[in-house]
Amino acid sequence: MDVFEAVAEPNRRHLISLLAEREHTAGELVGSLPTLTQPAVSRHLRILREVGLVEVRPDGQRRIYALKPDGLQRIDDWITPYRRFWRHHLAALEQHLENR
Amino acid sequence: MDVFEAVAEPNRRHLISLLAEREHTAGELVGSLPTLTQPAVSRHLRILREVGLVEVRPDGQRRIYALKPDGLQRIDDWITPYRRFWRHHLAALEQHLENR
DNA sequence: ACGCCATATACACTTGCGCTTATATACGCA
DNA sequence: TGCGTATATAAGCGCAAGTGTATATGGCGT
Repeated sequence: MDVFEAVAEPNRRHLISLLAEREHTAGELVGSLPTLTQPAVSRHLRILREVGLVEVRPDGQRRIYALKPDGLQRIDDWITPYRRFWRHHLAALEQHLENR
Repeated sequence: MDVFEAVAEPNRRHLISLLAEREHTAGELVGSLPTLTQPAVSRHLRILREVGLVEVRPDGQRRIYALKPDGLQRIDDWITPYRRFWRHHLAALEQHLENR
């Protein structure tokens, strides 16, 4: 599984958004996804770790998860060359906002 | 299928990169993916069209495919808030843009 | 109209994902 | 040492993705 497939899953994107605010224990993340069971969340966290989107640090019997920049940057590097396709569109929008 | 899943497939990313250079007919794209059959490529193009990454224009018996900005921009919009994790100077820029 | 070319769809098959239930591992505390 | 808590792994299942073969659709030229 690569970083693109990892990010394609909505629950994993939710986990990423939570970890972007601050670190969380696995249990907190399980509580934040009430539709999923604990093993399901644990598996998602495993995948996020394997693709380098997340890192784990043990804290007693808990595991603290934190976002890692590297993985998301790989997606950003991929999308960067295509950014020119809507840059001019955005420029036009800003122009419009400034003129009104 | 949403735009994230669409982009998660390597062959579809390849198609996107080809269409970023210029428009292509379906046949040209089939020729650019020698490991896949014509129906397989046709199906990938269908998916890219359904998620708004690509648009089709008929030209006689051929179909000309072109990249559409909207879909990729949605991915870019999603990744933007996380960009501060690896480029702190960009966070300052975003702050500046928000405040003006 | 007929055959040819370009492209799309139907169908069947395999494979891997995401899920749940059940179980294992491991730490903390009395 | 024994128990409860926190987290991970195992096993099994349903389902959808991706693919190939076969076929349909539809424009083009003669």
